[in-house]
Amino acid sequence: MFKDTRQKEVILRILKSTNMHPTADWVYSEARKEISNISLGTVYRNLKVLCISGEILELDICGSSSRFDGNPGSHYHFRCETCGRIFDVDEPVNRALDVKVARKTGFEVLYHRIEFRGLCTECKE
Amino acid sequence: MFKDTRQKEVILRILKSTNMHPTADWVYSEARKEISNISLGTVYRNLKVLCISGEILELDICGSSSRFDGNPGSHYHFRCETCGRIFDVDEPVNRALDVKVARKTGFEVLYHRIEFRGLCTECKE
DNA sequence: TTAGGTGCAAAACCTTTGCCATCCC
DNA sequence: GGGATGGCAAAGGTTTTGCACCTAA
Repeated sequence: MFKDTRQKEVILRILKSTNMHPTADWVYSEARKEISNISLGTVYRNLKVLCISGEILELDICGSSSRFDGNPGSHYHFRCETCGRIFDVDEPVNRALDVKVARKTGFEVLYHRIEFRGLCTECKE
Repeated sequence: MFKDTRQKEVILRILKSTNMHPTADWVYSEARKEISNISLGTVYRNLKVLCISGEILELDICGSSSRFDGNPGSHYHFRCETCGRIFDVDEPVNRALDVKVARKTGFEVLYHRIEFRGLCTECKE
């Protein structure tokens, strides 16, 4: 169904090569270094397709714009309230919590996301 | 510093009287029932001020638009992936997690947010 | 009196979409 | 060939902002 194109390959590679959870616009400017006339619409379309196929993750971290994560495995995030950067948190995902909440609410709980907030090493000084 | 106005009072009352975590636009349409010529800009400005003063909470639940919570106390949320509704989850906030992550990362962790995802009672049938 | 708030409308921003050319299978 | 994708630009939706006029303190 989905075809492989140079644009998609470049976008995926850019995303996999960083852990900075970039915005679509940042991906766009990086991609232009390789494909000078790639369009922003194409970046958005491919980011969407890559999310659907599970190769990347769209983060539910509000702020002005969506951010994407080249690492689609389940993990938690930390956001610095001063510089706005987002870091991965190496803490095991607590699946028992989902079960507990499911029991309590009667909902079907598939997964959860955690975002820690505070100040990163650089900003807390 | 912040003044009390009828607009702000109405917006806060609307938000406190529901647990549906509405968007700015929904608050706007409710507010118009009381102040027919209130402007959307005023709603946005007051929502921001109320967040700053801690009387309400802006949720970090992406989707097309921000959502607001009249209950600013720390609590978790559940979002139904089918109908999109957001529910409060009555589960104690785990402050020990913040300490653990702080120790592991070296960051100053102030708090965290959890969003559970799945299907609500109505949608899972 | 006056800093801060309001209404209105325009602007800013991010994201999506329509159209047609192009590419992949 | 034919459906999927790309580039471009225009449209769409949400949020912010400039400005002149009010209003709470």
